[in-house]
Amino acid sequence: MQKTVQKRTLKTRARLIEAADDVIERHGYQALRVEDVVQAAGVAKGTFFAHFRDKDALMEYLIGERLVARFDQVEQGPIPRTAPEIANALQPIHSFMTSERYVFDLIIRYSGAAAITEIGPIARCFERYVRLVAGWLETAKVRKDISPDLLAEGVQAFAIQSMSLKFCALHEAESFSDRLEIYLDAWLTPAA
Amino acid sequence: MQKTVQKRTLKTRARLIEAADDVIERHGYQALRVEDVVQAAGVAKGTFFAHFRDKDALMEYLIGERLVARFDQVEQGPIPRTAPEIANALQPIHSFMTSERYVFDLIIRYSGAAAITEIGPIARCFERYVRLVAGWLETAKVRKDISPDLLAEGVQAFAIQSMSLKFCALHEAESFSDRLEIYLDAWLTPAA
DNA sequence: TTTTATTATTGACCGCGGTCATTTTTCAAC
DNA sequence: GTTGAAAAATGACCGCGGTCAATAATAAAA
Repeated sequence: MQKTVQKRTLKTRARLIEAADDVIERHGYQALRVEDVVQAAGVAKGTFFAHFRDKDALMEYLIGERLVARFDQVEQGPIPRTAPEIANALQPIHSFMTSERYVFDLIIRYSGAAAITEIGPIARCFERYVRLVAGWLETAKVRKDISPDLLAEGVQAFAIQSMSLKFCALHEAESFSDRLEIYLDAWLTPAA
Repeated sequence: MQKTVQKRTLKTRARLIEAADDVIERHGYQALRVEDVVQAAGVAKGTFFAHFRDKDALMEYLIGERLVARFDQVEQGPIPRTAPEIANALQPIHSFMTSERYVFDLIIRYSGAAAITEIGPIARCFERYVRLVAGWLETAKVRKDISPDLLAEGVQAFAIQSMSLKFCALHEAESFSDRLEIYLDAWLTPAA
């Protein structure tokens, strides 16, 4: 029943993550290959999979880590009170999410927790997104006929829509932030 | 410059598609392996890739085909006039999109046209979605302060959000259609 | 019918993610 | 120290998507 973790385990894991970070910094997430990571870390391939279920699990960890950092950053900032301010306040988060097509796809894929059993860091960030925005909306100058939670879920839906369109071959006319602002304005402060 | 297409080309392509359909019917999209398809079609592996850029291209074709059929079906029906009616009218489309996690992921991934150069059937369906809904909204009992096009884009955003949540480990309480109805009501007929 | 250029097919081969029986290392008990 | 059992690391191996130089089939020209 007991499962003592040896000291070298943490060291190996740290080396794998460091190696992966290095590869990504130089070539981006898309280009990461497990074989490169294990070679850079100086371990065998099998070792990698003793530490991460699969390649995606490593990616979820790495991307989740940076995503959390962006949330921390956004939570430090002032509380926005209008639709444009909200769009602007969320910008660091959206900017990272759309920094690479691969990143966006993975985030979307993991946004709803891959498996019932375990909820990963990315899915947790999506919960945090709604909580964060709902908190803002309680005191913001927005419609009050529906709950802040529902409003916040809508903000998330529009943000994802805007981000999707950013990678779209069609619809390249408007910029991402312009589009999001239009959506949020219509959603948060309807005129009729 | 001319590029005459031989007769057997069409035959081979048809055999590949038939074989793929067969595999999918028995085991679902997720389980499709190119090796199985070529074996069932009685051709070499290389032949497959002379007909489809990659596995995803076949999937996009097959899924796009069925998606188009659902759109045709929905366009035959009566024109909905309220938020719940709109949610209900779109149900055949949403139902297919969420029939399998693999299908949903692929549709989302191809919704924004994979490459600038070619816009595939799935991306075209997303355009059609907006056109279809915008057409309905022109005569529907909904807010008139923003354009039907913008409203329709919002409907799409909320539909995707609802579908995502369907595959989500968290948020399993509400059903897909209940959630979509709540969103659309708040989006299309705001009270304040 | 033979020739010839073009188009389609083939299958050995590669890359890379992932597995697992085997070996090596760790660390506590003596 | 020595020993022994659990934990960690290893690397040969597999599955499957995808490539490409070589080959075969086609259809039009001679």
